[in-house]
Amino acid sequence: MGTLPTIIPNSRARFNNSQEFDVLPRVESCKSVREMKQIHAFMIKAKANRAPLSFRLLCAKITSVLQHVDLVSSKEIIFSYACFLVKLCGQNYVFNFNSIIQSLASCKNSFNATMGMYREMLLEGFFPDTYTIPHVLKACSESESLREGQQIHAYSIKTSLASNVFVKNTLMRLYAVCGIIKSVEKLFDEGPDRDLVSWTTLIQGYAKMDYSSAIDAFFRMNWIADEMTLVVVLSACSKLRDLNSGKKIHAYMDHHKIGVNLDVFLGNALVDMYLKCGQIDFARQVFDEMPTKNVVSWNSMISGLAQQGQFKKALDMFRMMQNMGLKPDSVTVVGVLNSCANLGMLELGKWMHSYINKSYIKADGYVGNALVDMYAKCGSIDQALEVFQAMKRRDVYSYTAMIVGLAMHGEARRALDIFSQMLKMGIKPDLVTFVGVLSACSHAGLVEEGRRHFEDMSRLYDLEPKTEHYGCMVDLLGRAGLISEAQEFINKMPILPDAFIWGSLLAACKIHAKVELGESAMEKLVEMEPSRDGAYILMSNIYSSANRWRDALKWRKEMKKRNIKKTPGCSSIEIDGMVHEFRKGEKSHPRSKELYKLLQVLTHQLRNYGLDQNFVWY
DNA sequence: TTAGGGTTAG
Repeated sequence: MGTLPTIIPNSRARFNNSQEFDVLPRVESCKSVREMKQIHAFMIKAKANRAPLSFRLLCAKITSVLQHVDLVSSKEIIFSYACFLVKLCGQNYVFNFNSIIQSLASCKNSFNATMGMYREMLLEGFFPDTYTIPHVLKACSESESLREGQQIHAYSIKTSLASNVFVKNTLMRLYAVCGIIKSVEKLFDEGPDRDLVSWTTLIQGYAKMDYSSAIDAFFRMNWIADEMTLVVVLSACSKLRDLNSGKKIHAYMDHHKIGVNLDVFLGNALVDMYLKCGQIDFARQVFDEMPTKNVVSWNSMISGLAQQGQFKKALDMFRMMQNMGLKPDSVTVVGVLNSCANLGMLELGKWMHSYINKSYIKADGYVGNALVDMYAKCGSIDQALEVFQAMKRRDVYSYTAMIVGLAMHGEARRALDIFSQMLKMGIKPDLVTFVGVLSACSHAGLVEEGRRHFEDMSRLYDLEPKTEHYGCMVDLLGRAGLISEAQEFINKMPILPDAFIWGSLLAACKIHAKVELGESAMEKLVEMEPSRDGAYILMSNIYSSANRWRDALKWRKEMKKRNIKKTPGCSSIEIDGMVHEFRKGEKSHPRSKELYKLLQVLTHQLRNYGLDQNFVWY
């Protein structure tokens, strides 16, 4: 038995209304059911137990203890104590039950406890009212317990409680989170007494799947929106990349004098909308105007910039966030790792990895997948495998990141091994997984295996191959020298071949010196992408390889005529946490002398291995 | 005494 807390110096002291508040902090600080009982005994003694405020606080405390107790038996004891209290405290039993049900429903993962208390209420012969039902439905929505929610819905109809606007709105919310939009619409259309919450819930329901309907509903609404409604509709605009509606809503906010300075959620939603719509400067302006920023505001900027391909800016934002002394969370980490992966910043990526370990962020889920991807893209394939293998839970994203990473590193066999592991684990591959699988087959020249996987896509996994997959197959057949088969494959494609497909065929023609077929592929490419430099160079090289110098020159001249410049070869190197980019012909880097020396050494080494001229920097 | 909100992937 531990030491009991001293509740009050003199328990014989008289307890009046003004002193009641002295008890409240003590209720808040007790840590076990024993301490709660002690306080409660004191309250009974002091005749304060009938005060609703104290009772509500006691309910909240019981709830919090319930949430933190691991042992089922202890939970049961506390639960029965809660029931006992409901009956003991005051005479307004329905109110007491409502209070404790509300407290329970407001906690996470409390569905069973909430429903248990609700059942207890019914068993005791008390009738739920328009306060009880919304609390219980809240718990149902949180745990997406549709069946139980539907039972409550049926009960509400039978008892006429369903006509109450609070009941109706929470029912709408239940169906909205369960994705049953028809029921949301039906409830919304039913009653005349819909309010702003009804509209927000309807918009929220649409925003789960049909973003345009969410935006339409917003503009149909005959109430002035508040911050919550605006957040929901702005989020729909972000997902739809609908800048036009997003701007209209921003103007609406200005018109109704709803500013981002009052609500951090609204500011974050606006920043996210502008970023998703590619309006970096507007996003930055809103962000700078926000007087209060939280970790989500910074995360929105970091991940939004990364999504727009502005990886350096994303990392600058991360540095600013650190300078402000804000603690990054798992979402920040994912945005930063994504930027590191795309910039090849292995050192910063490693630093993030050690930060994750130190800050007890779980390296599973999004974070684990981002780590695997970062290591794979930064060339540390073994580290990627290490993280992948240490992950407790792996999903389709984890496996795909690993498969694509291995395929990129030319480790086709290992990529295909991971793929079969994935299937054994019962994880269904998706379209991106197959890009990895097919490119692995292509790099390793595994024609038959590639063909089989391609067929399996639709046959076993109900996945319709996209142009990337057809491109991989053309590449696979082309590299293996099966050029006419590749051509036939293109002719039979059910979708229109794009530049990627013709480019693959052209590349195969280069390897296997097929001039005529190359010419026809080139014709298509010029039609589709007249200003892309790669095809002209490939075609010119095909002619050169066939000693047709005049034709080769013709294509070079064609490039000049069309004012197409060859994209300079680009490489980057990370020194002291900074990425330095070099383009062929560039001499003006601030640390060029120092780096030039380093690059000369690298170039020399590459030449020693007989590597391609493209690796030579100037 | 009650209902509705934002950021993350291959």
